[in-house]
Amino acid sequence: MDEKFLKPYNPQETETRVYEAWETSGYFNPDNLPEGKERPPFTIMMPPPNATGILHMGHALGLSIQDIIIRFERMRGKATLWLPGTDHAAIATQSKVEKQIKKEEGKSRHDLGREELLKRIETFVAESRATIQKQVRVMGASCDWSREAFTLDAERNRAVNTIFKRMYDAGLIYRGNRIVNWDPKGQTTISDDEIVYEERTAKLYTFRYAKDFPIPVATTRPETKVGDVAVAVHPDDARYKEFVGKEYDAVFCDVPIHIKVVADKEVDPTFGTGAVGVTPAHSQTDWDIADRHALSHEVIVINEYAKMTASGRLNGLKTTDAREQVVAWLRGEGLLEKEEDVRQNIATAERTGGIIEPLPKLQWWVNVNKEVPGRGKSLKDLMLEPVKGGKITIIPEHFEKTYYHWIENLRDWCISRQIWYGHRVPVWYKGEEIQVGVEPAEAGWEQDEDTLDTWFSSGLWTFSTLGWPDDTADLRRFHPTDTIVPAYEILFFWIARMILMTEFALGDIPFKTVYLTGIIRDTQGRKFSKSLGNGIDPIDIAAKFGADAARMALVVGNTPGTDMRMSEDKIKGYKHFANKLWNIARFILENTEAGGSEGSAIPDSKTRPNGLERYPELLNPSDRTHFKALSALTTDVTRDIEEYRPYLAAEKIYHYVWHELADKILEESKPILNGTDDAARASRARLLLTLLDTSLRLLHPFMPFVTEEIYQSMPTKDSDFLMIAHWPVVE
RNA sequence: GCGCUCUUAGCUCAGUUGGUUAGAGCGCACGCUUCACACGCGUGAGGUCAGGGGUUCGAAUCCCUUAGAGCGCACCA
Repeated sequence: MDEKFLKPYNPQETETRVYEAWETSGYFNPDNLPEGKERPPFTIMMPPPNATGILHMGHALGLSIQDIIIRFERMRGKATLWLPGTDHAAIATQSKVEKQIKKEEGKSRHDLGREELLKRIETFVAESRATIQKQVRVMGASCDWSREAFTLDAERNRAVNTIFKRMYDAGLIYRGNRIVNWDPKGQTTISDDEIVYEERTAKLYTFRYAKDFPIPVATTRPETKVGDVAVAVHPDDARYKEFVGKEYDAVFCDVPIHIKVVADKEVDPTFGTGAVGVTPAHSQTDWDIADRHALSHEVIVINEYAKMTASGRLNGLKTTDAREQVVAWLRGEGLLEKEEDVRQNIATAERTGGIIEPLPKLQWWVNVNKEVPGRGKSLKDLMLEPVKGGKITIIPEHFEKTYYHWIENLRDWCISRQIWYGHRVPVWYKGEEIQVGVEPAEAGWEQDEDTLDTWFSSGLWTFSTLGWPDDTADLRRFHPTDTIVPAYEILFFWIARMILMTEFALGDIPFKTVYLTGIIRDTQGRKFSKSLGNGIDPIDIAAKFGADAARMALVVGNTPGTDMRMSEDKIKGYKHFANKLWNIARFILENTEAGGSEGSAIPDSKTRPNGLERYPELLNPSDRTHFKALSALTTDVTRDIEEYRPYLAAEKIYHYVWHELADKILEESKPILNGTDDAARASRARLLLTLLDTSLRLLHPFMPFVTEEIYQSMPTKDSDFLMIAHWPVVE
């Protein structure tokens, strides 16, 4: 027996060494797997973590699930490709670096200029990516580093430009002046999905524009009223019917305004006074009302810095200060009729926390309702169909309903951003002329200043990573991919966009199965976050307990789509399990050594997994019962992994190894192995070796390090690594 | 407003298509330095499966309902 078994299991020392050996072997790359039988492809694209910092336990969970599936399929003889990468996370990354620079040097992005800022960001991203790559390795992820990708590298840029041009040519991308979600803090537009609503108490003011104005209006944003062009009431509202169609002039807080009364069915007659002051330039719904009644969109009173541009006393004030001014003015004029508290959802930017200011802007959009040429359907339909038709399965199933619900409410997607870090919009202008291209235009043309929403590029992830738009061997072999494992939080951001992009680019699905993980929370049920300081670095956990233990703690009992609280105690429990397995191996190896009292147990092909099935005479009847029991477990575990229940599979093997193999079988083996019945001893020795060998194989996807380390000392070893050893045969 | 989820042992959670005395980890109590392992072994306490109603030979599991918690989307004048 190897002397290493004389000491307790040491995950720190073992894990680094074993990972290096795996990586050196080249087996993470499907092209290097041993030849022999034909290997069907099996592909998972790693959700690229944001290159903004370090991985947290949520990432560790995703990596564990993916690695379990990949290792399982690799052992089953598939050509497994697990392609790793990182996401440039445009807004998140730029705002983080900007913040750093502001803090350390007191400079803004405009002080640095576009080129210098990008240089700084790239340096930061390079470091961040290196950290992430290290963390992914620490977790034991058996991904193919030779194919690693970045959402903002040259190959991905070509894919982005290509699809942009194709969508533009297909009339699905257009430039339009519409209300956008403007983030004054980040100085950029964001999409509807990047908004987070925060509930707050706000004041609802009821007032009149002027003494002789017939209709009182209620608003939470009095400062925008200098931009009003109309008052909208419900068509059936008897109170205001007589005023519909009439027009009034007033001077509101120094600003001359012209108000027309219109009837619109979107107005809720029961809210406030039942009359809405219409501010087309600063509210999406008002913009729509203005559209329906041919009202002007032109009156803009707030700028990109959330400051007032209206003339008079409000000019140059922040919107919040202007609000006070207007209220004071209303009071002074005796126009304020009522003030009350209301609960209100404030739109804030997910990344910067800035309060969204709706503004009209010229932006690039993806039209989700227009028919896609040659498909006879809109992008919306194309996103819906594969899920409804069962070509794509979402796990857990109930998220399919959430997905449908989201798509039904989907509006055009604003894809341009006024930040510098990202894929630059591949459009060039010369005067009135416009040119959309994959390659830069000739001299004399000016490229669009804006960049693209980060999800526009990550939407291409499953095929841009395989060489698209070229017709590569990888693309033909590995696409569509098999499974994707994101957190449920990015179902819309990412999963939906990948389906959209892949349907458009390839007329195909990006993946067959979506396994949504839940969120890992701290012991108090809070999300991990930097501001709370409750983050756990998977590297620290691995150093303390071993990555195997962390993986088990994350996986056991963790059902898809469900949040889970994580404590160090739980991880500690599985560190003990790794040591238990280690000691089981020591016992079995000690007692079955060649040349020992039961030399006839020297392993040959017959004792390898399931070999005993074909040679029943090598086991006595009672040992055969134990053998059969493990076969049943093999069947169970195999089905559980196949059907995406790793949380059950892990628990079953755990239970078997500790409470069946160790507690019962090893205990009852002691008198047999020390006894005088040679035949019984030989039979039991063969049994124990086989049970251990099979247990290691079943457990390997979950706890790859300790199982590999033991396997290297197993007399039943039949390949250079357990990683590529064959999965126990299911009868 | 539309939609989804959760409520099971002190804590965190499983329970796969309804089927024998409802499970795990941690924690707890008592006893063990037993020749694989104290990162351990043995024994044990602890649950009217949120409440009510129904379907069924049989329900933690399916249906209805009440209460509490959470989430998504929309609205938010």
